[in-house]
Amino acid sequence: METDRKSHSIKKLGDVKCQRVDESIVPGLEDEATKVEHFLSEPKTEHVSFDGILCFEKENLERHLKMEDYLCAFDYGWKLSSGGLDSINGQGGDDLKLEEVLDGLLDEDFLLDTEFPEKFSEPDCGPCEISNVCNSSLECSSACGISESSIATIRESNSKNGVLGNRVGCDLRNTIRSKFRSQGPVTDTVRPTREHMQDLDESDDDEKPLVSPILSNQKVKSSIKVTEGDTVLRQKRLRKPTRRYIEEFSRNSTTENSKHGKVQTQEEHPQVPSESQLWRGRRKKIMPKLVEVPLPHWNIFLVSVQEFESDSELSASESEDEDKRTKRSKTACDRRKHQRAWTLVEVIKLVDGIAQYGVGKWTDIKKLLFASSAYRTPVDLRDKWRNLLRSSSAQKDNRSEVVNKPKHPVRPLPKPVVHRILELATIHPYPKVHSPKISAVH
DNA sequence: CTTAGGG
DNA sequence: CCCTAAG
Repeated sequence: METDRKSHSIKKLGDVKCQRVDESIVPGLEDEATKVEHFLSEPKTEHVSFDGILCFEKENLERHLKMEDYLCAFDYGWKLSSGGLDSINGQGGDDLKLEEVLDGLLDEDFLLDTEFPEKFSEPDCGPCEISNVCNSSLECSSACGISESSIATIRESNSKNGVLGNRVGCDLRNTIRSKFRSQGPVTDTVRPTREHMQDLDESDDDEKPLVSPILSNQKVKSSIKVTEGDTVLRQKRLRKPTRRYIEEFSRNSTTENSKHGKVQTQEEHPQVPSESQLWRGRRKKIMPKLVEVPLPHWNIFLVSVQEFESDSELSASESEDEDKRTKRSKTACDRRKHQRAWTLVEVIKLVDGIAQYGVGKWTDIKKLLFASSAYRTPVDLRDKWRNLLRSSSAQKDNRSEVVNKPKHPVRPLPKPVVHRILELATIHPYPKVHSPKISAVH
């Protein structure tokens, strides 16, 4: 009995990304949920209670790692052999989409896997398994099967294991978790039905993120079901506007009035725009789509403010459905800006871009390689590069000197990537970042 | 507006 | 990531 379920689960975990969750595997869900939870959070003592599961945990982890390893290699090799990212971007459409999805897939793996970095360099993945994993992953990638099943699993895990949920790390996890908590005990029989899936797919279409649509969907659903707790939660998640914006805003609305060095009345300022508006305003500056004419700063600002006003009108209106919808999509777009973990693919893309265009051509790289990802401003790219340099050089140091990596479970980058980074670093020295460089100033 | 640099 | 100063 028990063993049956276990083996079933084992088998399933390997295929979880490629299968639609249906009735036949529901029995295994409980175990699996535990496992997923296990992946999501770092190993904890609580898991001892599931000692039966722990037995084959390693096995699964290895498998997991193998796939990841392969995917990295695959992605990397693929890009190289396809003539760099140029071709990818040039063709747009399919390739890009595939890349995005892959990106997402990697993202998950990247995030989920927290340790065992040494696995990376081990070439222990057998070809048969590889090709299997590869094919299925890719297939289901194009069919967006990843997000579906992953989401479904995560959902389940959350409704059952909500107890574990004070682990920080991924926005997605936190939000979903909290949402589920707010929905109360196990009474909700939320199961990944077709509707959910389609819903997710839809929102996945327009902006292709793996995270935000989930969040937004959760939000919508819970706001329908729960009316009280939701508002609280949502407000909790909203980020306060920055000082600058508030200042600008008050300057605009009150016609030159205040000079608060620090405006701390933000909390009750009725007109204080939420984070979403802030971001929209920001985005306008960065990638003006509607406004092509160069505008003075304050003018741009007025635009965003106006948008905000119309938005508030909307929320004031009674058609809650539509309001929620528009709001949802917009906030979903904007919210994700806040923190988005860099995926391996993105890193590689960035490195490639730098190799092509050189360090400092951030806008070029952004336009050409990150055109599809509205987040990732040129500044972000630069920041990331800065961090990459730092981390890669640090990694190099650690490799050569101290072999004990007891404290930092930080996922090191795949070898080839680090290599390229280091190469690029020596070619185009990023000003002021390279610390390990010996000051050869005599 | 874009980059660099600091927080 | 965010913010600001400087070309």
